Amino acid sequence: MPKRPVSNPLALAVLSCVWERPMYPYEITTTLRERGKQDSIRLNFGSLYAVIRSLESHGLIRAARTEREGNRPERIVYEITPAGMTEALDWMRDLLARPVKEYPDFEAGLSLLPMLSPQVARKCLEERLERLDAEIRARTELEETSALGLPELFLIESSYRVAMQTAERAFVAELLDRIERRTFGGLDLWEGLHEALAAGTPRNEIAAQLAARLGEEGGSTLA
Amino acid sequence: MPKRPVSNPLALAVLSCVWERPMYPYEITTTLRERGKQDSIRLNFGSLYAVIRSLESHGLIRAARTEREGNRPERIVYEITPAGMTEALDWMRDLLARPVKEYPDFEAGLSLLPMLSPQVARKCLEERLERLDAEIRARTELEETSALGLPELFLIESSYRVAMQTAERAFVAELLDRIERRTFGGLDLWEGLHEALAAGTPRNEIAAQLAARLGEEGGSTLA
DNA sequence: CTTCAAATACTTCACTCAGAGTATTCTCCA
DNA sequence: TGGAGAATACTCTGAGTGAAGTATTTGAAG
Repeated sequence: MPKRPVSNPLALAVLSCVWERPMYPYEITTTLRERGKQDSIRLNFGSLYAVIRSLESHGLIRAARTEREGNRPERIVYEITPAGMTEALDWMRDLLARPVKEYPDFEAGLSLLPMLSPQVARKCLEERLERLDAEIRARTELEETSALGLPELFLIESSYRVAMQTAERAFVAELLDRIERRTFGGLDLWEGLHEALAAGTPRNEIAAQLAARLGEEGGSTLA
Repeated sequence: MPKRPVSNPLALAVLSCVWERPMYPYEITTTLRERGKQDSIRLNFGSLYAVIRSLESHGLIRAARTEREGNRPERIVYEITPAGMTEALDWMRDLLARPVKEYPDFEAGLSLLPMLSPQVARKCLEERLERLDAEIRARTELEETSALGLPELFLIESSYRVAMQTAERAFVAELLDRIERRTFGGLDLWEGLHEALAAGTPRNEIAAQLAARLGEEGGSTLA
């Protein structure tokens, strides 16, 4: 996969702005913020100016003119180039058409779940459930009162976020339920592990027991 | 929120390894890979060595001893410190209990959806649907044949991934359906926009029309 | 009329990170 | 026995990234 010349999604947002009309960097920031893009695309000054430099050096945008207002720093107004338009369209198609592997924090946490005792894990998951509920509620209320009044087309990323949060909520709820009803595969082993740990059983003994219960492959799989 | 001394989740994975027993860096890599953690936690050498240096400088791990085998580079074997254990547990609780805002690529793409014409967008979303199906199918087949034979406890992060992919699939399918049946809010506007663009209507005129149809707030909201 | 916060418009810096590159040693097959 | 390739064990580099800092101007309150 031949990587993009500038890989930060913020660059695409910048391209989308200067496609509409030439803008200077700070104007791009405020435009993106007004439109709520900072909820979907990481936006901060450090990255913005780096990205603009990089876009320019790759010929995707170019300085159109400079302005000055009072004693403020000079503004450089950028415009999109034909190469920039091609790149932006191609990038958009890519983002929509190809799922890419991401690394959400929660997945990392789940993958190391055995580190925590079942009791502590349950407490944490219950807390997560509450927080997710609160977020979903806040978001849907906002959409219902429709303080924004925009057509769906301009709010679709927000619907996506809610859909994903709702799915995560369901996943966590089911997981908790399965632990409670003791139908979660490996629960005995998990509890045994932490009982041994609490009892001060030596690490290598625990690892050996675990390996035995897991079957053949030599490696201990504590976490 | 007082940030962690080392923020890369890879650091937590490293802590989980040296908690089990002292290890040297390369051994940590292979252990994590064996256990499939690289599917949930970004793992590469550049980060690994940086993270280990950082963990050491923050007193969360320390060099226990050095080894040498033949003419190979010397290995430094690291062990976890009490501070490291505290940090690891605290971090785990955090990961499980608190949802954090993430910035998936697809959300970025959706937030700039109006850039693409409805026809192109549909094509892309259809492609995504197919790819998602393929991924979900591959993953569930793998789980059914149970080539791994591990209890759920050690595969929970994979179930999570499937749950999220399935939810995304449903979202995309519904979106496509709504576009097809023309019940997607703003579809007329979206089509009109791209017809005007294709007809070569000047950018500022388009922006003005758009602003008019969107109501009061002055900013054009092309993308 | 003054002062103080907020907005404007960036710049700087220390850090992190991903990918590619390097160098040695082991293993296996012919 | 000789050479290809895999495995071992890192090092380097350049490109982000986020947080904080700088300097001016406008607006509102007192």
